[in-house]
Amino acid sequence: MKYKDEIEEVYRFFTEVGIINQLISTKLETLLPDRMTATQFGILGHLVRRPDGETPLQLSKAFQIPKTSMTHMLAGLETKALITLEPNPSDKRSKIARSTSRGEQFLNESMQRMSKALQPVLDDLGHEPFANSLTHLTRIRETLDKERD
Amino acid sequence: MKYKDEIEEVYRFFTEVGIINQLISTKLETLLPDRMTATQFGILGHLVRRPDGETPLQLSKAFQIPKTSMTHMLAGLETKALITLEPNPSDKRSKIARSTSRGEQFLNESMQRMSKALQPVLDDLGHEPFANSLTHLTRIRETLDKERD
DNA sequence: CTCCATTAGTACGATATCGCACTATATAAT
DNA sequence: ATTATATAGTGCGATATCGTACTAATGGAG
Repeated sequence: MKYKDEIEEVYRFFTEVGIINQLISTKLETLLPDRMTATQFGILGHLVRRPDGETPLQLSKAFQIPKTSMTHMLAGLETKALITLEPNPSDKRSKIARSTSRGEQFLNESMQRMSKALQPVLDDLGHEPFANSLTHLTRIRETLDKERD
Repeated sequence: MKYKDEIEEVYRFFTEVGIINQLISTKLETLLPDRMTATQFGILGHLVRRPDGETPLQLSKAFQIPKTSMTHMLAGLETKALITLEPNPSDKRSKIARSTSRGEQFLNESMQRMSKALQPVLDDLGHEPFANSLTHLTRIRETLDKERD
């Protein structure tokens, strides 16, 4: 395969990723109350799966979001009482974000609605395209992450 | 495979897509002048490949972006003289957005820089993960798009 | 032709995003 | 211990995003 074609291919890959991201965020956000963001929802899910919580900086690294944006998002989640923000005992500069039980419940309910909304897509495609691409996506994400300055 | 696991899998798929999108947008945006957005860049690329141009509405559908956001983005691209916005001869309500030669040149230069920046990733992974997932991504995108209300 | 429902684009306002600069704490160097 | 450097989080200001409501133009029904 020609070098130029490879670049084209990678470019199309990123375009598809961008559009899928757009489609799914929009769909998700119509199912979420207020003006809750898909990213906020992702953060909540991340925290629910980690009962010990994480620091804002860890979260901003995990989601590749500027820490100044993370401050804002976490504040929003705290206002909705979906997470708590406590001082980090092992570092006075830092904090620990944890999901509340209300947060977990909210996540589960939303996931439920999202699954329902995606059912037609799953019926149509089956899970194979997701499973098959997931391996590659993970590899790509890891490499992009590692290679980042 | 259990139903619940399938949901988990789809959820992880979307999470990976979100993070890759974030990583690549951020990387691209550091290579772009001013505060030009990755999406703006995508739109420019779209227009460069379509010499007849497209209407704002076509663009907002193609990228799944609200048309009100599209107005804003196109205005920005026009200010930078990377595109033109002309009245649509076949519909007085409408407009046609076209890339300028300056726009095309700018795109090519930026693509060049982006390719260079991504070279380590390609060296590391090869193009296979991109090629292999691209087919699936396209199918998924098409289905999501079709199933959208 | 007239009426009316639909469509393309935008103005506006609310909120989100994020770069820069700053404070407080932590860590390393001497 | 003292000083210098790095790190965690935030305030602020500039800009981006997008929902609502609007105007102008279109196209279909009678």
